[in-house]
Amino acid sequence: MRIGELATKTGVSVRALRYYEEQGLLASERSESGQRHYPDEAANRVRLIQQLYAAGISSASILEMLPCVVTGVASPQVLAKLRQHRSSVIKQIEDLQETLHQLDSVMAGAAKSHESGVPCPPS
Amino acid sequence: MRIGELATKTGVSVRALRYYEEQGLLASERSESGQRHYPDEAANRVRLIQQLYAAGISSASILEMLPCVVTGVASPQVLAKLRQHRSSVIKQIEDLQETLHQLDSVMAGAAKSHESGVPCPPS
DNA sequence: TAGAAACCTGACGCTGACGTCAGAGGTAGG
DNA sequence: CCTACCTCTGACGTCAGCGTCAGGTTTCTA
Repeated sequence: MRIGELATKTGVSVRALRYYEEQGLLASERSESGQRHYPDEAANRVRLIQQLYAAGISSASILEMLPCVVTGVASPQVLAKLRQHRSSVIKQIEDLQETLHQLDSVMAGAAKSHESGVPCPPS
Repeated sequence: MRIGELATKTGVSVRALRYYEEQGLLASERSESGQRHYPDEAANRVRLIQQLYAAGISSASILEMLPCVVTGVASPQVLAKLRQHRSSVIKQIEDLQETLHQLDSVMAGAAKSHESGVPCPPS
């Protein structure tokens, strides 16, 4: 498939896909005229990349670990990296959960005060 | 306390603290010579701000909700905003958990392949 | 076979949360 | 009072993940 189809399939912009290629994260075959062509599996690859981005992992780190992620094969060094990112992701989750509790307690208090008719400072 | 002490206490840079003030998130008293002075509670405020930032909430949104968070009082509009951010935080957590599973399955596969002595492509 | 739609390569723009540097004034200890 | 460190206000730099525009080629559709 061509880049536009891959983009609509994955919900990622064409620009982003080119960017991924620039970063070495996503390969493409080129037609005679230079247009990119992708196999069907590319969509999964793109989703994987997006997921790793969502975990706050940088392009460079993704680049390091991607071949191993894809082949399911990793050197001890890459395994260490993976573990490191795993910890980082866990910490992010914990932080977000704490934030969630913060928000909840704020909202609980806010609801009560709203009952009692106390106003909020204007924005 | 002065800005340096607050910085070391909270682990946030002096620059960041000035930035928070610029954004209206953190007030300070000024001495005759213009130096910032903070009460002890400022540290908690800074931690709160950091937590909201960590949840992907922008300065502008934090600014909207901060007075309510501090006073425990919110208008229905602010409550709606809070709910919206709550959902966003939950989605972030879910995404991160999926990523975590991805990483885990990758690491499981990698460990097995390492047993079997299959090498990883060089970085 | 025309014209629209998709694609190409640069290359500059943007956003947010700061980092960093310059040049000048404040402050605390010996 | 000197010195070392802290703080001040601009103001420009950075970085990542794209958005967007320009100017040109390719591919599909009627």
